[in-house]
Amino acid sequence: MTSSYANVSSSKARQRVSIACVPCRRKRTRCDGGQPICGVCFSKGLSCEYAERENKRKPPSQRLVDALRARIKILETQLKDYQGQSLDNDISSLQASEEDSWSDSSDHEAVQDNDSAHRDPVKDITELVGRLNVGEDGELRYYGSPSNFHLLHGFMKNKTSQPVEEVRYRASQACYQLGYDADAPVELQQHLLDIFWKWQNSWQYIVHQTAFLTEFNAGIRGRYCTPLLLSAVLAIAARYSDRSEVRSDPLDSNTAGDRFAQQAKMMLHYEIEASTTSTVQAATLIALREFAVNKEASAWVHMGVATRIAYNLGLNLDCYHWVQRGQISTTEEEVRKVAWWGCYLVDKLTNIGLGRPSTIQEHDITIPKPSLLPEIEFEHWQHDLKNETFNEPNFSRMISNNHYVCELFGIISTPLDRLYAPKSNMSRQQKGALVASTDVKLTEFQSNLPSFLRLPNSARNAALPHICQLHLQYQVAVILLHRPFVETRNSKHKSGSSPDLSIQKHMEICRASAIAISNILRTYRLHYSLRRIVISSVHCTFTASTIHLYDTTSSDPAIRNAASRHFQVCISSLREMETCWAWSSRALRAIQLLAKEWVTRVEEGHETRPEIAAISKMLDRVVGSHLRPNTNGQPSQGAVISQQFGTIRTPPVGFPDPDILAHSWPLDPEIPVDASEIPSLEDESFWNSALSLSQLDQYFDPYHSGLLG
DNA sequence: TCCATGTTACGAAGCTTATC
DNA sequence: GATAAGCTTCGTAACATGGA
Repeated sequence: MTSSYANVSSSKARQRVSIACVPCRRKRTRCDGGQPICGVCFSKGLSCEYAERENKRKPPSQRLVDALRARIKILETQLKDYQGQSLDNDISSLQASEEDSWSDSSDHEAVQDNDSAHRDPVKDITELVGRLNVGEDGELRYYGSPSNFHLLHGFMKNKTSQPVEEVRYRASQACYQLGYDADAPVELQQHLLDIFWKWQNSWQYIVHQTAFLTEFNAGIRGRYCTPLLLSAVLAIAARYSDRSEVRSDPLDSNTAGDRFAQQAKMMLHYEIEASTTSTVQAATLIALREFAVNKEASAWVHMGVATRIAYNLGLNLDCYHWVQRGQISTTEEEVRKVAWWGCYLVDKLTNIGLGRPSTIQEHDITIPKPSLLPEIEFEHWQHDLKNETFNEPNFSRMISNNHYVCELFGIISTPLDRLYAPKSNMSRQQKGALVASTDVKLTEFQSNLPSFLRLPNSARNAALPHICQLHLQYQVAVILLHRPFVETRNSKHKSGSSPDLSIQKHMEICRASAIAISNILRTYRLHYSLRRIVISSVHCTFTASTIHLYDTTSSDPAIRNAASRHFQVCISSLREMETCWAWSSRALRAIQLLAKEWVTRVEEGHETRPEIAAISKMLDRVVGSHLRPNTNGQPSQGAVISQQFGTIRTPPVGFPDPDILAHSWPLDPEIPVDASEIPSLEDESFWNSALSLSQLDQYFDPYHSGLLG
């Protein structure tokens, strides 16, 4: 483990490794903790692996104890209710569970294709789950039982289907004729690929690096490095680059990657007819890129295309059986895993970012998570923004990180869908129970993270960027889970009426998570700058901003002052993210409009709400007064960037220029904010005049929004 | 069968970790 | 810093194997 390296030079060397490998643990022999293979295993030629498991050494945190207490309370209430129910209900529930077990037992048999020599027609026709079949293009495709195609066990020839090569040729011809071909010098492609692996693919693990690069370096545009996928990769990577060649307008950073994206979208249009795994990867990257340029509707549609094709290819299903039969290679199997879980991750991020129900359902997935490929998992991650070398080796751990973030979405996805469903038939009590049980799972998830995926205790040491993203997403999940239960300060629903956690507790949990997000952003910026932070950070920052903005109206001066400081962190972060992600401008605009709306309502009511007015002034300073809402209505999407925002400033890759710092925040929380920049926010007398904010309360009122029936 | 050598199993000491 | 629980690994016994 890293800790074994950390004290190599210290006076008192560590006597024992924190975690011994599996063979050493089994034999109870001394393990040197060497990665990826320990000294003992190396000398004996043994297969060395480190099991990721729950860390039982630590006592349970107060947060977990609270969550468990709330869960027990809920269960006790449910037990009482259950005891009062009639025998009929018991019988019907028993019948339901019997039906469930029947469906469970038949599922796995159906997915695992049987040897055709022993086929049973009755079994075939009664199967609930379909099967994968190989098409004439060599791609696995999934057919569910209702389609009847699942009854075919062999290759399914189809004369009308388009060969992949022909479709790709037509796509390239179309791009050429329309002037969409965007050929880039190899050196530029290499530069963009380096950025892609380091900053993009390490978080959203969509592309199998080895398979892609093997073909790319050999000049082959075949199965794993297709022209479409390459264009999509370059299109998204260009957002992280400051080189003018990648822009269609050298002075406008928001045009970075335009030509590659145009080409990729045109190719995708053709390739849908003969889609492959790489088409899913490309469509997912195009969706991300569309978010980058604030084309939210297009991004949503492209993400839908990616998931549809993924289901069509059966990427959600375990294809081990086909590997055993020699019908697909182990590389192909791994590429499918990476593509599926990459698509899954972006789909979940998209759903949460836009507040829409999940496209991918957990019960559809049988494919295992990507393998822990040593060349990726144990690659030494070093950023290129600073002439600084780490004191100890930093294994990327990006595949483990991917496993855990997918697990996080597995925990949170369904509860959020149910909680935020427009037509939910759940009672308030049931929603409370759902929140309590999910909260326990989330807390356990965080406590059980392996040491290499935890955040360091001190801000002087930074976790790797993708590990920071995992923690940002965790905190967002916590906020979204509890936010509907943050009741208003003058709500009719008093704290005693809550069946689970107290109302105050929900707010405290949201606040702690919002503060954690601000702190992660500060540490991230200190070590990496925000120039190459990934796009999903925009929504994380936006979510935290809503909580901080709410807290600026707290009657507690300590909470108010801390909230204003953390709010500035979020706003300044969003401002810096604009260079890479125009979606950030949208978040800033939303926050500004929200604050201004509250000010307008306050002014109409002839009330004084100086704290919100101050926040609004700050937004004007940081975001720019040109972002004022158009009184004639909403500006068009396209006009927002080019006309209202003007030319977006382009700080160099690296650390913020002095101009940005002038709008930024003090990294030391003890240092007060610049009074000239944000006037009066730290002034006690200023805050003492604050009144309660009905508009703010209404925004967070779950009853007002219809969340809690 | 005896002996030397290597391997495996496991009790227990004490080191590590996380919280308060 | 105190505390407690969990984990690593030392040290030893039991067992396995092969050669004399």
